[in-house]
Amino acid sequence: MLELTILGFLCEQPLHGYELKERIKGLSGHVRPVSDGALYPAINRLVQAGKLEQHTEPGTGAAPRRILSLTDTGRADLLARLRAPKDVEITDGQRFFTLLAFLRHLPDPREQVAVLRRRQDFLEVPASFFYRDGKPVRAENADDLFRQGMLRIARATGAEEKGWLAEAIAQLER
Amino acid sequence: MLELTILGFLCEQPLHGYELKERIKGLSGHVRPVSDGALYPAINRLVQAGKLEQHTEPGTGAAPRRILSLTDTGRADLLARLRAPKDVEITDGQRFFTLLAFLRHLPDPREQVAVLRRRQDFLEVPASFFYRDGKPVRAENADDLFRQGMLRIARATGAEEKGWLAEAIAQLER
DNA sequence: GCTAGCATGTAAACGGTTACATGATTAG
DNA sequence: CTAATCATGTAACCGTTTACATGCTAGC
Repeated sequence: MLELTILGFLCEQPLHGYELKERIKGLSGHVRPVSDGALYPAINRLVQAGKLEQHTEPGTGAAPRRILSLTDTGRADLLARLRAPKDVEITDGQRFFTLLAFLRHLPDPREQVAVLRRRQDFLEVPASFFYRDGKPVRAENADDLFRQGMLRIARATGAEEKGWLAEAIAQLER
Repeated sequence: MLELTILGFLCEQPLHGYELKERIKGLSGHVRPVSDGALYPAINRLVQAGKLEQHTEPGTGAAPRRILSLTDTGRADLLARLRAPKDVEITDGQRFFTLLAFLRHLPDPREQVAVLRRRQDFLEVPASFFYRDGKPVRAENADDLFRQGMLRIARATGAEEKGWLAEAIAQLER
């Protein structure tokens, strides 16, 4: 997922590691900034795999910057990942959001719609925490104040997301 | 986080591993079921640490069940984790929800309120994806349909959560 | 003089997934 | 007879976090 994020940002423009870190921080809204120990090894893996090219430029302050840009291989890889996300990338809200952030890079709107539909299908299964006897528990019936809150928030999120998905798909199909 | 979940469920009643797995699946709503390779080692770590006791009972089907129950040490550990969550457990929605699911086990409502307030404070910082020049980007101004959706959904979730937090705190203080 | 920001990296430890391994019972 | 469900576990791998390490520039 971090690799997808890197490819996604570099698809827009060449960036160096530090700037990439800033963008990632901005993307997830201070919730989970990426650590250097994850970022730099990920960049190196992508360079090794021929998905990124690099050239050095002097930095504003200290160390020289390693400017990274996407190769054709890298771009192809990004598009493949966006076109055919794994199930968990549809299922897991965090990961789906990462996908969404870069879905604009898919050239064909029909491919974009296909991804949105997969999420829509997933949301059809009445999302809920606490299944009892295989059926979702309603907020009113949850055991305590806190679980009621969880259900209430989850439901509001689900409703908004379903609404947006429907609108977005309609718009893309026009 | 998995360990907290195990302790949380066992605080309610003794369970065997398989049943625990079912509960965890129910909790996160089929989004991310826990794998055996994560669950059983986690259980063993907790047993080793003296936080769980076990005794064997015949299973309904195949292998005998290892019924697990919380020791005093285990319960103390659970309460400590709930009372003093790490920053990332407040910040990260997924983790905060796990916390919420078991917050009822904290005996003192004032301690529950303290946790909710920490989340409230975090949500004060206008949550948003895509900071440009240090300021959050508004949904209308987002670069594309998909990022507009992300912002719209994030905002709806934030609003609902803030609303609930305020109500819940008021209720607990009464 | 010191702190914050810029800029890059490595190594150990941790937690989790995936795949492998076994085997019994029940429903189709 | 076969698949799904029940029930437990191990080993290899993978990505991430945390901590460590370096060093320069700009502003207070």
